Amino acid sequence: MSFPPLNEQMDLILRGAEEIISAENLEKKIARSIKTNTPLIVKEGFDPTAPDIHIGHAVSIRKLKHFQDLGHTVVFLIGDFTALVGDPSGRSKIRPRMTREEVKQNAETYRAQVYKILNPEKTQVRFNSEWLGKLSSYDILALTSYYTVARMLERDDFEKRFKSQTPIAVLEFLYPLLQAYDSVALKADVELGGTDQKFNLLLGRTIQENYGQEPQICMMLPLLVGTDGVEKMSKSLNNYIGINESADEIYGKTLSIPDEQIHPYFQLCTQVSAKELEAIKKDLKEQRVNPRDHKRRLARELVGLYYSEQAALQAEENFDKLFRKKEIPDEIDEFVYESDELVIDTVSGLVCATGGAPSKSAARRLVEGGGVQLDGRKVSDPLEQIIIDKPILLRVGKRFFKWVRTKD
RNA sequence: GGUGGCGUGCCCGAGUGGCUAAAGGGGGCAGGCUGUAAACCUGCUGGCUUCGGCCUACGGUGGUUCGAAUCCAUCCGCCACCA
Repeated sequence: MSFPPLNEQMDLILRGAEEIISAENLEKKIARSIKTNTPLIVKEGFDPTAPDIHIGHAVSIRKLKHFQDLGHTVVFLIGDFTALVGDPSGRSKIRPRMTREEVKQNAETYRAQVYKILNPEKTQVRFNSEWLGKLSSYDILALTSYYTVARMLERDDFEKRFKSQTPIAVLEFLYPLLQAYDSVALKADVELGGTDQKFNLLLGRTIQENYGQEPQICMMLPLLVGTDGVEKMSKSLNNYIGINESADEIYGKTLSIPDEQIHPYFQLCTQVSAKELEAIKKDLKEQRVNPRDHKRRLARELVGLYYSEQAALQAEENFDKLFRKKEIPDEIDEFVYESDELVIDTVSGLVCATGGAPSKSAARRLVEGGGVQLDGRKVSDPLEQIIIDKPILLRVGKRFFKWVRTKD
């Protein structure tokens, strides 16, 4: 096989990258790869703790795809062993340890989702327990001797936690070292990660050199801010847009991001051209158009990327129906009471039973707060008895709809 | 190993014997306005309930007391200084 020319490769690779250590060396590696007709080994590690891949993860996964399209070898590394340690990045707490079963299950869900972006044929999925699990205590001692505590404590996360009197387990010092060893085991040429991974990625270089390998290129991609517009996108903060979510969800969640994030999202999550990006930026800055219009396009782009253009248009239509025209959606799930008798339930019982609230007390509060409607009528008494002799339309909040009926 | 300090709800943080499901703030949820943006306003923010109440909760356990987040003992954890 043959590779595209150097400048073409560099163009694609550099696009959207926040920092590369170093671009010159990357160029050298690629030049050599072309000359010797050998693909580069490009790795990125993923923690199997969060089985929902969101568009924040997708930023770097899409970058992996670029390498893949250029003919390089992409290793999607699942950190099943390192998950037992817990990445201290951005953590204020020691992570709960996971069982092997959980890790395995999560890894499977990961695999299915990541193929929405990567080419399954060309992707190597590896688990780092494969080699880390085989290290002897002697090997680990050797590994720890290559780095100092002082340098470890330079790390922002550790320093902060140390200052704020938050515990740091000795175990956590091992995380960056083990991740670095992954690069050794894979003989990685390039490692990708978010900007918060800089320390870990750099350590890979140091450790590789200690094992007599050429240091990898570290490529940092910008972190995507969540839908709250403040924190980094993450599942635990529930400010994420999952790539496996329904088209309607992706569309709606995108519209809820703050205006300041419109441009970054376009840049990091879509494939609109540099020229268009500039135009969008200018529009927003000069307040020439309602930012909403760009946001709607962004939402369409995202749905289009993970579903189809048609699905995007459909999602937009559904959205308009629901929120602009205040109509009810076309498709509403049913909730069926499993009873042969005539069902009589209280409003709060109904809301809780259908999943509109996590508990009856929570449902009661929602009703009292005016967030619950039955057949379009706002109910205010949580104890009101509802006779379900025909299907009833339940609405909780803006987005939760259910047809409630009894068994036929 | 020694000495001292600390541990409250999702987070921060007040509370030194009853008026405490626990002040205040943040975050979150719901409602209003809107562009499911921002700003702003309002309500809610442990569970169950026959709507009378009941149960669970201030690191764990045990105790004192009519009554404990508050006092005592002990254990666990965190931090600082010393070694």
